Amino acid sequence: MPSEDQTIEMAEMFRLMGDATRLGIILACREKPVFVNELAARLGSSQSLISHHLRLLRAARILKAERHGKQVFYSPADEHISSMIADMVHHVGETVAEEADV
Amino acid sequence: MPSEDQTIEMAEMFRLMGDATRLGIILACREKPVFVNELAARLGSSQSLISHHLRLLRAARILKAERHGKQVFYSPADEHISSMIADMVHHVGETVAEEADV
DNA sequence: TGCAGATATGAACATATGTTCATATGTCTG
DNA sequence: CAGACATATGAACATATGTTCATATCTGCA
Repeated sequence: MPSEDQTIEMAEMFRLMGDATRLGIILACREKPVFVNELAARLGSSQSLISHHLRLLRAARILKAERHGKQVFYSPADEHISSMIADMVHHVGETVAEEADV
Repeated sequence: MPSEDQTIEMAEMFRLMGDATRLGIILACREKPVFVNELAARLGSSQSLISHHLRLLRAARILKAERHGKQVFYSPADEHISSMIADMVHHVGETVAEEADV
């Protein structure tokens, strides 16, 4: 059983992934790093909104930023994040498939 | 890449797990079913608050309810939920351990 | 240096959310 | 059936959150 502090920390991570725009950002840059304007374009959101969300994701060490020239590329902060997200996608995929059977 | 609908559905699940009280409830009943008043006692929250949260978790099919006499026991709705939570606990546990090393 | 591209930040606002208190509903037992 | 126990629900409220618009900061290049 996780400690109360760990529970709060987990909840905080879940909360951050619990917004469609933010989760979209995470999913969009998990294959290879993507820069801000492309994220905005892909998700059909404003650059400002994406930037605001990126700040939160960076602060929580869910994503990391890397500057190349004028552009800033974002990607999952570490392997744990990547694999956690992969797990989720996997599970949700399976659940959806099962429900479709019924 | 998950569809937009899948993304929204995933985000909704994460959002629900993204509250410390709710996550506490989920973690508390993942070994064996627990009834409402015991959840309230363990988490140090009011029965009303727990009930409100349980309704959301039930509606999202994260937890299921089973009545035994006067008490209603809650537990993870299915194996996917259980295993997803287990994964998370595992990942967070490892991450914390690593950070402690540094 | 000055301009244009790319990203970050701040203020403001409408809405969503978690919590509390009071009360209703349901269930067993005398 | 009455009463106690267990859970669910509703209204109300303070706070948090996502989004937009405007603007600031940073970077590379003429």
